[in-house]
Amino acid sequence: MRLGDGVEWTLHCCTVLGAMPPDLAVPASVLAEFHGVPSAYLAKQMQALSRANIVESIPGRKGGYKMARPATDVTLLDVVLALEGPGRAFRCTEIRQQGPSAVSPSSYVKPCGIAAAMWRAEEMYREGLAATTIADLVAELDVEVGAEQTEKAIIWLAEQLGVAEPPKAP
Amino acid sequence: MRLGDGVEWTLHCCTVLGAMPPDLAVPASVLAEFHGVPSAYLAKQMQALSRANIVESIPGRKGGYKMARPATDVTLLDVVLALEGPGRAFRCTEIRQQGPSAVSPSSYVKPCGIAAAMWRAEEMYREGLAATTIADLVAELDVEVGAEQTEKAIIWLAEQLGVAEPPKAP
DNA sequence: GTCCCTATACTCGGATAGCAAGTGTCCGAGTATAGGCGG
DNA sequence: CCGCCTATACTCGGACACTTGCTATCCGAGTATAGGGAC
Repeated sequence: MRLGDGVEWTLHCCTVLGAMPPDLAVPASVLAEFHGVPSAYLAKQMQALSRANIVESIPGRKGGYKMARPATDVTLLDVVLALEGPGRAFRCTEIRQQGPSAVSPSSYVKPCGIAAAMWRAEEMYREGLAATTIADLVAELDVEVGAEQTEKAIIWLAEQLGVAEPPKAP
Repeated sequence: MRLGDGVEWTLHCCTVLGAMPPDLAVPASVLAEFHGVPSAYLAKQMQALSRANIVESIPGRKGGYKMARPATDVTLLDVVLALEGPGRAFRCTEIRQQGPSAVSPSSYVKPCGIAAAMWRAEEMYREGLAATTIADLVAELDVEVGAEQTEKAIIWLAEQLGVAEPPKAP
């Protein structure tokens, strides 16, 4: 059981986008260099978020990615489902219906208790993911890193985007 | 994010072992044929459970696997951790410390908020898994399948093990 | 000076190789049993 | 008849190929911009 690296990358990217002005698009290449990750692969992950209507892609010059919805309306669950797919981690193949001691399929009217218990726990996991939004991550970002880091990041991003004014109000 | 098939298989096997008399060992080959899964691969999964002290392996003739602890003391979490490893699904690679805008590592005293949120949800998942024991699955097994299925399974298993008396009291 | 047109440069998007982990299988080491032999 | 010994057959355990899905990368389609030219 392992989540792909793209989940971590895109969550950091969404945090950056959530801290930006809503109308400013950031190219995937800038996001990749900002986090020190491969540019081409991050682009592929951002496409998945674009398909899920989490971020919006702006083509052409001065284009890039920006949040498609307010950061308060995007949860961690949305991002994870967009990248890992809607399928559940535990898949019931109904092996109780196989083997020599199986009876007619009509006898298995109740769902498999093992699958039910596994899916119940998985639902708790999803509720836990849905409890945190991108906006929460942005708010926490101010306290977890010092002002030095924040200012340095803002300056670097503004420089890359060719924007004179700092994108985030202090 | 996907759990291996071995999780489903071994949980069904543990349910069978939990319904058996505590001193009767069932070979992996019988468990495999009972569930209609590859014998050699199931044996590999059972080895992991043996290493985790969930089941006990009895070598030699008339040997096999039996529960190493009471079924009430084995949770779904124990089985999942034994097979998937103790590592967490989300791995924080601290990419916030990479890239051009990074500052000295000593500035990152607080843990990454993204990783904290992900691990919080994962902890809820583990609590959900720990809430169900093998004994619960055995108890639920009586109601979810009819008496026909249960009796047929008992007869088949007794036949395979060479035991005259039905292993489970009605 | 203003408007329009064209060429440009930059963006995303999907199609394409490489690799690691999970999947599936095999054969060897070890042991409790069953039968035979001796007392 | 009872106890001991040996050969056996069966078990688990770890080492060896194969396949699927994730990782990483590239090039092509599309568009807003910027500059130049005409009016």
